[in-house]
Amino acid sequence: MAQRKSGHVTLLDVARACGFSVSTVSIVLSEAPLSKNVAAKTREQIRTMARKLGYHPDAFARSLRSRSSQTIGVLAFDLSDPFCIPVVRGIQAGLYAANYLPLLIDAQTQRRLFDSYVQMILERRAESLIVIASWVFEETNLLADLKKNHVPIVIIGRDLSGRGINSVFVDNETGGALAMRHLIELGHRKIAVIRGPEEMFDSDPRWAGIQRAADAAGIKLNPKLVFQLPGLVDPASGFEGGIRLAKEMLASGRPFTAVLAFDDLTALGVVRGLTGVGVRVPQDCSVIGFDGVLPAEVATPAITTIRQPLREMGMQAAEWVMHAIGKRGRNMDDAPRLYRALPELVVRDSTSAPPRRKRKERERNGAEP
Amino acid sequence: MAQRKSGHVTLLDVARACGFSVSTVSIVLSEAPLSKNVAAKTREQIRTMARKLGYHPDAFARSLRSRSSQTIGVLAFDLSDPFCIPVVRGIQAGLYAANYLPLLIDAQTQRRLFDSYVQMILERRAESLIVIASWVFEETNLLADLKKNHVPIVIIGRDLSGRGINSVFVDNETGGALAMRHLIELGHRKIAVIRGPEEMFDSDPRWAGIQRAADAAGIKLNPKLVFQLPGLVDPASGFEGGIRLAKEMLASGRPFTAVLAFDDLTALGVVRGLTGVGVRVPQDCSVIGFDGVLPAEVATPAITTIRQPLREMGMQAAEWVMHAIGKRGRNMDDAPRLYRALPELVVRDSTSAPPRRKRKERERNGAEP
DNA sequence: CATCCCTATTCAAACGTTTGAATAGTTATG
DNA sequence: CATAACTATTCAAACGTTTGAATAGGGATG
Repeated sequence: MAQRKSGHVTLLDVARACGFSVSTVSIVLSEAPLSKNVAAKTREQIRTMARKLGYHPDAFARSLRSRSSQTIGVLAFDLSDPFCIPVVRGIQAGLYAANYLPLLIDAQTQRRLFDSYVQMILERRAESLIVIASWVFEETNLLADLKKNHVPIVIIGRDLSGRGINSVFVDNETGGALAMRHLIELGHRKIAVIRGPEEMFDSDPRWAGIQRAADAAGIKLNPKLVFQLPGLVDPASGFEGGIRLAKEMLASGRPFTAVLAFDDLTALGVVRGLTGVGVRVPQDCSVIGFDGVLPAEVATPAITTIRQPLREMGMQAAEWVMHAIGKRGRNMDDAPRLYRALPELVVRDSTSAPPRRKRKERERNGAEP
Repeated sequence: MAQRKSGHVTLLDVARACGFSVSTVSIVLSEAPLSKNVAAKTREQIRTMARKLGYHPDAFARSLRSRSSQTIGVLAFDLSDPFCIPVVRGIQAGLYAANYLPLLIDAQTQRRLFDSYVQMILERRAESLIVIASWVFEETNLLADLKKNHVPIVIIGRDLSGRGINSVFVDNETGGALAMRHLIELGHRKIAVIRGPEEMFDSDPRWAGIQRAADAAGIKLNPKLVFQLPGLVDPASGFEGGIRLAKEMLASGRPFTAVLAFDDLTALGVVRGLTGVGVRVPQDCSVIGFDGVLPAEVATPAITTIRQPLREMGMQAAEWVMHAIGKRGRNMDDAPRLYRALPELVVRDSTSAPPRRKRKERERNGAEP
């Protein structure tokens, strides 16, 4: 029972303790095909001893020998974005069955960290990489090193299929249209829109969908009522932006009965901004968000939103990487796949029919600073 | 340039490509002490070739040989609890400097998963384990196997120092007292309290603090105004519970001017429940939460709360494990450490002075179903 | 009785690194 | 000129596992 140099119990320890060779012990404990040739009594003996000593196979040695790490790198650009967790859950669910473990890393919106973590993930021989990129993720050396080492990659949250990368993302255009159509169907005509920051790749298609739905209903959006979030890296900055832009809307003096916000946090900011000067949501003004994250659900009034099927997106990505690993090496260079997830309208309490017209505008102007 | 069996570039590849031995290449690339003996020209040559081929050292082989994984297991009982992220950030910050990587795992509130992930973490030879346990974490085989393999452990969110485990947790008693004192100082006397679920270890000390502060001010809490959350495992269940209990409070007919909720999500539920029947927060009734999570911050009105220094708690845990690893093996069994973090009152918009008395009660009764 | 198959177990090589010891070659010291 | 000390590089063993091939003892088949 001499204390081994490393604190860990090894095959050799178990072998010595029960008088068999390392090979036999390995065969039994890893349930290799050969283990059917091992006497039942021996098997039992070995298993018991392993349990008694607290043996756990060394994943390093095992991976080294078998050339498979059973690991998928999952690199989130910002884990504090509520967006990420359901995605991660989906990935985890997809991997668990196959006995793969996600190596989950949070880049904390820092490019420097992002790059150095990609290195680490490569060093740990992840067999594939899933990137969750709600924010910027500009061309980096990423591709080069990953391809050189034959690591398949999937990105969630952005369409990079044009650059040969498998991509999973929500259909932002449909989502934008869904939101706009909902407001129109409630009877709104004067609708303020807050577009996303320029650096965010969801912004443009979402805006396109909004315009499409407005056009289809024969409604002209007043450009003076279209605002734009600044591009800060903090995901909570949408909230601050929403507050500020709500005030700008009111100050502009142009009448509106609804606000279509870029995302849920922005919508919550708008609610705060409007409420602060006595404009009630939804009685005086409707507000709709996008994403379907927790804070929008538990606020009062609950925020009507466009929900992304985040979990499904994660599972899709997991399925792809498992598939890519399955056919190691061979024709990995076929056309990149792309999965455009369908968003869904979730009607809650922050939207309703617009107030009767004249009265509304009078109130609004009265509330102005 | 023959394609190697494993898709990865190895030291041997680099060595062959530039005509030196594996040893030399290793010495240069890992910047071993001996590398000062290697000719500058050789060094440059090797580095260039390594970069060109996209070489990354194999962490498995390296860890196997050097008996150190540079990895700390971080096992979160439920990553979707907003509680976790700042803690994880703190841990990450504490580890990054020492070049350690957290192996972050989400047990998704499932005991089965929890146990099997502990195994995985052991197999991956994490040098230490940090458990983030906002919910139950009852005695498991955990201790046994971890101790057998000499893996130091820290738990965040619960005091288990009694069982010999290093523990980091918030001072719930002080927090509860802080919340109660705030309400009392605003002038509230009739205060409803929602206690946490029995299975949650924060519940009792928080309640003790609440009572202490009430006693100190000579205020008697009406037992009929003390409620208890049921013990579901879903962290969002606090929200549903808050809604339900708010209704019960109103239905009871007993007057109250403030609600001290177990946590932020519960507080948000209470706000929803009160608002639904026309009771305004904070004009008619104040509400205070606990934790300081994002949803409480972005709701309108913003929820007054007791904030836990989550990031600091994570950093403290990281510091301890780095220290424990530093003195490997030797006297690891000294007394378990314990860090009781101090919470902080954050005054926002959901609390204010109580309404004038008689009128309030009349309104309340009028609003009753 | 030589051959073949079956069962139960072990040998030994390999995975990619690191590192103490070894090998040369060069230059300085006694 | 023998020894020492340095520089520049390589050898070879080890980390803990897996696995194809080998061993050895039977029994059945030809």
